[in-house]
Amino acid sequence: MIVRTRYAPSPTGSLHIGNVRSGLFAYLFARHHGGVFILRIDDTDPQRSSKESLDEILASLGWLGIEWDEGPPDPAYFQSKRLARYQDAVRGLLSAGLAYPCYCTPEELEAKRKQAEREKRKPVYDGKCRELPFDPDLLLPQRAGVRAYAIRFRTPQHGETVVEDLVKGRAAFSNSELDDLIIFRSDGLPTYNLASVVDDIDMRITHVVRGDDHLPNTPRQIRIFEALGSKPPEFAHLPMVLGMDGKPLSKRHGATSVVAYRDAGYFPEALLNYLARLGWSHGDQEIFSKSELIEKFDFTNCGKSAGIFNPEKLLWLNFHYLKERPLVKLVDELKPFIERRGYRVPIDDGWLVMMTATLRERAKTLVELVEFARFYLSAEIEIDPKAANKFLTSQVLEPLRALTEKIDLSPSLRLLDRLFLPDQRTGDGDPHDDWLRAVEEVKRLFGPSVDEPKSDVTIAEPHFICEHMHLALHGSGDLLFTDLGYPYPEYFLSVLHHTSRIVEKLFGQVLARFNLKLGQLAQPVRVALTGGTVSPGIFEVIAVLGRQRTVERLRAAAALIEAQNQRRAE
RNA sequence: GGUCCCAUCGUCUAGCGGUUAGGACGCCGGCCUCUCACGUCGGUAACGCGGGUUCGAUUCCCGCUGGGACCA
Repeated sequence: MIVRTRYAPSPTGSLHIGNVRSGLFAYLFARHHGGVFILRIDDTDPQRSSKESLDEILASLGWLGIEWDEGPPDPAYFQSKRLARYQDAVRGLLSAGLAYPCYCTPEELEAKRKQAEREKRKPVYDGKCRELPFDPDLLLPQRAGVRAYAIRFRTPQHGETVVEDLVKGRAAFSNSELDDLIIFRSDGLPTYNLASVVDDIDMRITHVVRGDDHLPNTPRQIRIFEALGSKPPEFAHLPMVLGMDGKPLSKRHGATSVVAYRDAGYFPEALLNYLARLGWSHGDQEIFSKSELIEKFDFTNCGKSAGIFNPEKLLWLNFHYLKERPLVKLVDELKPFIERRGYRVPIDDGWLVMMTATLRERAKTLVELVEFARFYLSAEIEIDPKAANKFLTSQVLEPLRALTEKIDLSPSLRLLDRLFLPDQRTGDGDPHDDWLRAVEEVKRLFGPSVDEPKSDVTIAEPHFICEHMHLALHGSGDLLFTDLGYPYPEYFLSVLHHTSRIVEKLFGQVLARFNLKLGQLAQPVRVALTGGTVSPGIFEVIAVLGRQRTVERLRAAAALIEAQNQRRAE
């Protein structure tokens, strides 16, 4: 027997994460068994269903990678398109005497229920219309108001109905507790219980996987399955997902929709992993790829109790996937977020790779990453006055100037500006001359060992940067991207690493001359370049920022200090 | 109110009669260090209560309590 599961969301709002988890589990179970996963749109309520909502559901599932084998856009998987089928089923039940019309008005039923409550009786349907004779060929209600009756299902009055649930185990319901539920409403629409069962039969669903809020309906549905001459499927009722306050997840809990997490810069892998681990486990393992989930998923390892959605842990998982992500892929995914934040996306992907490399262990989401990147991405920076006050002092003015000179005159940094920041004004002259001078500089800074490049170059060798510069220069951008086989993030990481080392040497010279410790210069430089006291390593920041902007910002900081001095002098 | 479901650190969970009750997130502290992070090492913290069953219960059974769902 081929496993067939379904997920049947209503297009009446955003697809939220508690809801989609049921879909995920149904999907995983089907895939695990090499079965078929069906998406069905439960849009019986035309008032509340919307196209936007449907689109969002499809987009959410697509983003998460929960692909369906049968479902939209095929109209056969929209309940609103299946009304005739539900009517047939009801007619069949009527003529078999398994259902009957009920003429009680909602007001009447409401009154009875209230009275029952007052008298401390069970507020179940009293079966008033149950034994009324009726014409089995009577017309079904067509639309509101025309026919003032509904159709009820005749539930057996004795015995018990047992649900053997794959997650919850055995639950027995005595039939006397199950009243005759309405399967077709007076407005001409089937109720959930009827439509769902008819669909499950037609779609040959073998395993009904859904939230445990449906468990109390299950015995009645089993009866409907039987009445329609069908063997009930297996059931797996999953516990609910609750918000941090222990209440069922709702809009009140802030971001709950799948798209909200997408837009907040989360990865689908993280959300999928998190959702799977909420209510299911595989020993002590926390990290699961989708294929691993498919391989390992089963209902016996599902918990029975409701789970509280923990945003912190999701964030941690997202961070995990952020760290693991191939840099080139990460950069591609980052671009829309850069744009949305209002920055121009830099031309050079290599530069973006370097930038991202310095930031990615400091951000937990793509949105956060872009937030941290603002001093790289915007032309102007805002200097935090408190930081300036503490670190941009007159004592550092001279060292700052010395460093500015060194950086400004560094041929290596000049060359790198030309290579990676083509949209900046990066000086005139023959690039080849720049390269020759850069090689000279690297030799000077790192010693003669650079004269002996080995054939099996490791990226840790200082002279490697010379080779890369050489390659980059002679082949222009094209050579790098084709000959080295772009994407080639290792190349850019190597450039970043070696440029940082050059900057470190320049720093070292200034520190020695002024007899300073690194921290005494690093913090002021950090404030000058980033506007604050928190950033990636200062050498890396300079390497990524490039010579031009570094020098500009250092000079601006020096000017700021001078202005302060002047004010003090007056 | 009736019926049904559920119950291990704050949270997600492992456990399936005998464990110093394990892991993960978070939190706290040490190390690393140019800041912040990353990393790393260590720490804090749980079997809801009461009866049984058993030589022995977190584990099995029954109550209670407390959550939740459905019924309108």
